[in-house]
Amino acid sequence: MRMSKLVGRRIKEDPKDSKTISHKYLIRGGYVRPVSAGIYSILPLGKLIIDKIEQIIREEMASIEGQEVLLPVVLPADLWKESGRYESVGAELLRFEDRNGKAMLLGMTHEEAVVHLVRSEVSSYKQLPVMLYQLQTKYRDEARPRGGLIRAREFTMKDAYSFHTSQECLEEYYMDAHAAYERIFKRVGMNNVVSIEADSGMMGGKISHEFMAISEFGEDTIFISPDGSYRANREVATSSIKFEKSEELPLNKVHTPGHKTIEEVASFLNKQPENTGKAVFYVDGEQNLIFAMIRGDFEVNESKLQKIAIAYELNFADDDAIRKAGCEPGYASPLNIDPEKVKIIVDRSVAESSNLIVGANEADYHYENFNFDRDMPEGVTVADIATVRAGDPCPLTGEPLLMERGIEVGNIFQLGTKYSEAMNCAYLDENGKSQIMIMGCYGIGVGRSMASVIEQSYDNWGPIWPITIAPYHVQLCALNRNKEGVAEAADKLYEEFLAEKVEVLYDDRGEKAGFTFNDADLIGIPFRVIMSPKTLAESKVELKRRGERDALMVDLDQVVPELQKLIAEEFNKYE
RNA sequence: CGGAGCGUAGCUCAGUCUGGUUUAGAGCGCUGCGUUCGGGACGCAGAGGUCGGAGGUUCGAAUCCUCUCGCUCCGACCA
Repeated sequence: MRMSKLVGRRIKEDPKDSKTISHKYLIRGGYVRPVSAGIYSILPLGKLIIDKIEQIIREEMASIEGQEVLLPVVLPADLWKESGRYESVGAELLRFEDRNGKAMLLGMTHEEAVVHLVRSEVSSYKQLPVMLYQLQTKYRDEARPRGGLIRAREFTMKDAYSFHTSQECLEEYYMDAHAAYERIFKRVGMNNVVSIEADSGMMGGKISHEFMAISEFGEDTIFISPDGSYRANREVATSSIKFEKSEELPLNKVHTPGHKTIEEVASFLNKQPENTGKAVFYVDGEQNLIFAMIRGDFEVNESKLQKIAIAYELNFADDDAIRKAGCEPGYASPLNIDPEKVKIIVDRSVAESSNLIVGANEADYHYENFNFDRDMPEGVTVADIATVRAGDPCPLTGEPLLMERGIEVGNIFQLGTKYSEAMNCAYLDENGKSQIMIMGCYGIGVGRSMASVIEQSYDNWGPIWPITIAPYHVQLCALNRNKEGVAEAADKLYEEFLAEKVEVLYDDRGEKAGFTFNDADLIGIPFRVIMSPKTLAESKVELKRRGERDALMVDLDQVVPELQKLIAEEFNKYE
């Protein structure tokens, strides 16, 4: 490709308001352009990278016997009503009507569509297991897109769905898919991706893993043990923290005028936050009040609480709702509370500690020496609803947990029969008996992966693309092309590259050296060949790697074979 | 969906508070000519704008008021 014709200009200044490295460089390098909030056009350089990522994914899906399909983007609402998700998924599902007034939607994930296909095409155990996947545009009407391609509304996703006759078969395949994912991220050039235990959210099912590209701009918080054996999303992470009981002291009501927060009460009574119990009120989707009780030095983990409370939705309760249940905001207490009116869930940090300071359910009063076993009314649930903190002991090793940020680039789920049962996706077994299929699903964000590679591979001048997904392998720069036969020699070398099928981007614009090099850095191609009157006088060219300052002088007639060798070596690093 | 900010040339922005020397500007980018030529050169000449949109106030609105649309950031949410 000749750069004089390449669409997608490089931009000298950072786009305003962009925070993440990948967002800046994807815009500045001419890879993508914003069209609307969270909606992007992919330009030629970006498309080449995307295609290469997709090709790697296709090869690895083939290695686990995936069959590529293409399901519709626009789906009838009826299909999603079958699974129940038309109602259960929120506003991020874009719903609309067609000209006949029929309810339609834009697919944000394709369990329903693939089940629709499989239930009519697959009817025998002999056809199972089977996996179908696609690379397709998804649309999610995100409340707040951010970070360029890291959270877009329209994006390309590889989504795969497997169907099995048994849980064992699913689990075995799940491990194969997990291994394929590790190969994909390695080959794509993300050098720091970890798979972690995750919450399955709206997808349903029990076991799921997220593949996290470690990055300071990641939206998720994850906890990892120092030896790497334990890795979990904050939403589900647990710790083996121990609580100590001491001799129970008598309950004592104290006057605490105006002191509502944990910090205020603790310092007023000369105690630490860990000597207090904190009450947090939530309402679920049906406006039922939930009273969560946790030790003052912990935060409630809403993902855990949501699961334990079996609530579709959780919001902080307002003061009116709290008063209606007979509680005093700021001084709420597990004592004197009616378990009939409120669902009480107590974290084990409270149940296993002694002599805590808790509210008295009366303005300006607290109790000292609350002891769960002695003082708590009947009918409460004790569970782990705490958010793990950096340094808390790992549940496996007991070592202090490390906290990292990560970008979720992939996600795999053991779905079970959630969709196949609701949508009657069945097959006949050996005995001619109808059985429900067991499903798994496996996603990768393609554009997000491209952005994540930049987050892990860049310098002050631009991205440094791994050879496996670089838009081209070689950039040929001709300096002073109007002098001493440079243009002719560079054109000739370019033709040689093309003839030898070397992927080359040819800067034939005749710009000044600085301009040329800065553009080349923003394009981030792994190898750079520089030709100028100086090098041509010796029948040589300069050969440089992106990100390195030192150049190698190579004879003009040796450039092509030398580069072919270097490119092959470079590819080997990613196998 | 809450909070904050911003919409003026392709991009980054000044001008808005205090309406009138502004005939709407600068830098970068773009076109032409010339000089330069190894890490974003320079001169000259150009093209490019309904100042996000609608309504209002006024002799006069990019500037003041009302409504509206869009974008960004923080939070909530998020397979």
